[in-house]
Amino acid sequence: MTAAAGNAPIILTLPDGSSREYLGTVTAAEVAADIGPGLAKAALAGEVDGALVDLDLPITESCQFRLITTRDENEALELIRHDAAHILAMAVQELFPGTQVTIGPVIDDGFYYDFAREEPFSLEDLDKIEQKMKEIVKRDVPTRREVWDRDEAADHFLEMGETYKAELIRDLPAGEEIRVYHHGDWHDLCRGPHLMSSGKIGSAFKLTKLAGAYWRGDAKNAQLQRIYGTAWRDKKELKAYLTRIEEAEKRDHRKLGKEMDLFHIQEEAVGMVFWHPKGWSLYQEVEQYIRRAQRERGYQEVRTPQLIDRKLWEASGHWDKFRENMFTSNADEKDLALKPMNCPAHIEIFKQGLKSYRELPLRMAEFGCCHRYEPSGALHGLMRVRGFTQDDAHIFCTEEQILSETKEFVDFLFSVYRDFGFEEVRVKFSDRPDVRAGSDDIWDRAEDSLRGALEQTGLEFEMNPGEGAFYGPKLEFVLRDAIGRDWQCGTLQLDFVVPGRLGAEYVGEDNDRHTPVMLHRAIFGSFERWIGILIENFAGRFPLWLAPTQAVVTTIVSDADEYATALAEKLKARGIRVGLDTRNEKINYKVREHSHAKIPFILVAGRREADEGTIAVRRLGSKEQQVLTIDEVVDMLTAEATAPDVARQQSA
RNA sequence: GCCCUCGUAGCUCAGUGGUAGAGCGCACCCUUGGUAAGGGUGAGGUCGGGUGUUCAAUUCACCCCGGGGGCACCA
Repeated sequence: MTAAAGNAPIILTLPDGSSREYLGTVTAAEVAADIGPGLAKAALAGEVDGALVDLDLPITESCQFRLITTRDENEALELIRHDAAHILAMAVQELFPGTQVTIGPVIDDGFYYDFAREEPFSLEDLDKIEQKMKEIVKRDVPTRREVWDRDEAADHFLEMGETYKAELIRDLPAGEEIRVYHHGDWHDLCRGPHLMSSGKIGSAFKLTKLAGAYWRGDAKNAQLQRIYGTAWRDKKELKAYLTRIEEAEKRDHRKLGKEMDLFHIQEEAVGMVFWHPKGWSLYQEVEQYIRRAQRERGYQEVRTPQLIDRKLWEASGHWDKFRENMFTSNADEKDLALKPMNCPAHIEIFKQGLKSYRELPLRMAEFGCCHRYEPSGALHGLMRVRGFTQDDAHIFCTEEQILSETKEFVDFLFSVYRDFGFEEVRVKFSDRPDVRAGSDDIWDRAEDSLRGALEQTGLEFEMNPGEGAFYGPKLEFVLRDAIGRDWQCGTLQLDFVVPGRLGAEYVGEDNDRHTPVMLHRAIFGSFERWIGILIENFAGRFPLWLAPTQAVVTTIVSDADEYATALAEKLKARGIRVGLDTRNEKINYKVREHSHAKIPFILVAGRREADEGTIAVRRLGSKEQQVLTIDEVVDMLTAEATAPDVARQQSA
């Protein structure tokens, strides 16, 4: 439509299919007012062909049109948070003149704004800023939008001392309109849209944390001060959010790890885990499960050295591409490195003896203990450590076998995740990174075959550009836990580079020597991280087969001690991890204590049970008791404590 | 690694410029009690490490180590 079409009517098609006609231009606010005064008051913004617009932005062409109110959750939150970020910037500049504003986007659950200021903000400042924001909201400052000339805008912000804003303007795409939003006396460069006044965001917001953040996300740039906040449609939502955060903190694996006596980490071994008996029991259960599963799927388990000569890492390419992350040592005038990965060692095993194509695919697994020098700021409980054990394996195969091996692995991975209770899994495909080994030609082939194999599995996937390993493209498997958080665990990486660099070969059908393709793969990723995820997913209330202590037998009176001891022995003989508590304490006290310890079953013996040959069974999370005979309880516990894979085999 | 923040008993935490306190836990004694805390007594701390200021530092300042929240990193 051209500008001359001023006399042609504009037709707005509403979500219910009805339409409204206007002559000249119209604004979303006017449409709302036309429909009714209630809507005029409730409207936050308009939506024109799927894009949010200011209520007062003139609409000049026919379009699909919708009014946004607080009922439209996603859009309303987006608008409220965006405005909250602006009001935050406004408050900061009122309180701390000379502070530069940069960017302030909406994020999950809230917003942040990055500021440039010499002096750091303190937590007390955060309170002051929040108070000032409330004041600005109360003032209900009206919003005004202006479109500026690019150069004038850049000069203007530069004159104000807002060098970051000026830089942003300079870098905006040529066609982009330069918009400046005024909130009272204050103004900022912004794409919009915004609510019509500061009062519209309501009072359900809160500043949450203070952090450093690099300008444009690059550690080479200046570090800015970021203020995070959360904002919601009403107080009830805000409270629900804060409660949700508290609940997540309660299942923090570091807190539960201490409470449940599973593991600890201390100063003298930063980023490395001391597994306590209970944590190690859990670990062992997980390891034995995956060992059985791998054996079942045709993997051979191996074990390779921790400390390997620099020469091997040079040959594999790690010394060049990965040196910064490797722990090194030195002996016999040789440079040694703790292995950060197992692959070169597995290739060295592959190279022993002449291999035939008939031996492929050869699946070599190792619960390989690796060390990586992670930046101190990256460490996080079990989730990010410097010493960890992978459920690692390398599949040596031909190019033709990539497809079937990929399918087989994906099937394997999903079955394992299901056994641990994870049903929701996403797949990401990562292609060539900037720093890489191997020619573009090889990368083309590797990416094509891995993507092709993935497509054949029928799984949906998203692209993750530039995130591949230095030796090849990879698939990443991301699972969702019980409270909706995503964890990247499994991976499948295709490698056309390293086997060749280390001289791995097999004799083909044609009697020529060929370099095998290698698939690096892991399902848990690392045991440490996997167990951290399990702790948080189950909030420490593990399924019986994983629980470090599966049951405690305890007594009401000491006359039942002998009986309880005999039962505990019997359960132990059947492979149940059972505790015995004959302390001279009241039953209330013991039930409370073992419930807090998240023991799945408390088996209580009093005089009655001892006389009748029964036991009172109390399951964690239930107040009910069930009186069973000894045989019944032994059968029930052994059945429920059976690992899912073993149970499947037994019933087959 | 960078920014902010924290470090006191086994755990959770209070506190002070004059060498420290609670609850839980632990030990011992009394209590034998039927499903989420029975009572009493007692032990336990170089206040993360170092340097400085001070008559005097756990307290104030600076440095280091470690934890937490972010950023960057996650090959």
